Amino acid sequence: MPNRTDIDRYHHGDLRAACIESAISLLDEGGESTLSLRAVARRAGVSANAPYRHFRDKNALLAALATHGFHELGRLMKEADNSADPGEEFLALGQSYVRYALDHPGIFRLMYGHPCSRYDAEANAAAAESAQVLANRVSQLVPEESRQALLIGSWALVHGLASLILDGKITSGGPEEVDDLVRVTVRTILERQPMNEIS
Amino acid sequence: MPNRTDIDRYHHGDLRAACIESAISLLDEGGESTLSLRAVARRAGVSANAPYRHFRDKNALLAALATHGFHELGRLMKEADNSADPGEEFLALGQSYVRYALDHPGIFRLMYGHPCSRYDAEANAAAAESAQVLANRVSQLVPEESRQALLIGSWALVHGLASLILDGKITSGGPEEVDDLVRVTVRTILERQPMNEIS
DNA sequence: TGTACATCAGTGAACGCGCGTTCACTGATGTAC
DNA sequence: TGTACATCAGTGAACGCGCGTTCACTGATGTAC
Repeated sequence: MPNRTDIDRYHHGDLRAACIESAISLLDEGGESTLSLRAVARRAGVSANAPYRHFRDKNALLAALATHGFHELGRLMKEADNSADPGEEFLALGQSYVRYALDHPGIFRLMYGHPCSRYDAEANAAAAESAQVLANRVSQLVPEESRQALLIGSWALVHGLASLILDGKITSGGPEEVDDLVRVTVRTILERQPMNEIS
Repeated sequence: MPNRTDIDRYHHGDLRAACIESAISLLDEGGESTLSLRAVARRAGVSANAPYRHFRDKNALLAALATHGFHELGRLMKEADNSADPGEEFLALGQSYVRYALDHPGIFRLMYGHPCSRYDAEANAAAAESAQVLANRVSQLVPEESRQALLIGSWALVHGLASLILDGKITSGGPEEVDDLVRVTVRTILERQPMNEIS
């Protein structure tokens, strides 16, 4: 079995992983429009069609990227949920969601906005798995009857926050400011008096 | 001044508007990837570079599209806000937001997800104007001190809902089901007991 | 009212580019004997 | 342990394509006199 550290060999070793890595860095730098199969190959230091040994076509690479992203997002959310102070789990989870989006705008947009993942079984499974982390947390917070709506609502809330910040519609400073913004927003929306009673 | 109904003339009449119209239908059909300047010209029944008389380059057309979309969205939200039953204004407004996104996925994604609008003065003004409709409504519902967070939160909520449905992460049926989903979600999130008191 | 002319909004051909993908190939690897 | 050979993962050249954009042009329009 070839060694990952041997770089200059004819056989790459793990070109599939290298392609995904290259693609992610391309996405993070310039978004989907700068992500071509040729650019991925170029960055991996390999000929233009070498990736075809590992991906059926461009769409398969994109689906693999989305899958990778959902795994990563799920992992981060689980981690945040586990290490949060008691009672702060949902907030920590939401913060990790938004932080992931801002750290990896290109792949986040791909995961949610690009058709590549819609009919790919693996990508769908990974997406469902990450959503389950949120669902589990919500289940522990609210009674059965309003669970579904609260799950959708809280997901939409953090997803909307992430998207609007990402797209520059809401301005925010550095990572700490983002955490603050999420905290204030989530607290205000989810832990306050009902809107109709205030008005 | 040439007449809009004269189609077969050398001078088109209002090619700028025709380009925007063609671009919108292209976006609604196939998304951003199928939107090329040449396709727009083709659909408008005009030579490939005729649009350059009206748009400096492709990006200028995209910015004009986004501007158009924000005007439309603002108009629909204002309309919904005005004609809603008393006390239902926010809900109606949210429903019109989500409905617009689902009716015009391509242009909605362009408005929010594409860099074309970020540094275009007109597009920014139109975006701010549409956001103001929501801000005005929220201002009437909540006291000064939590206004900012509630504005951001409710915007994120409807925007997240629109995005997740659009991207197929939340499934919904026809237009009525979407209205229902928005109603249940908005009601549950914004008009219920605080989450920390429930758990 | 008629004519000369400037202006404007189109045309059609051409450019260079990067893309996804295919092809025939070749060098490296692993395995059967 | 050595060799023949199948398999595999790369290479490099080539394809056709649609794109954004530029160029020199021309037909239509409006206006000054």
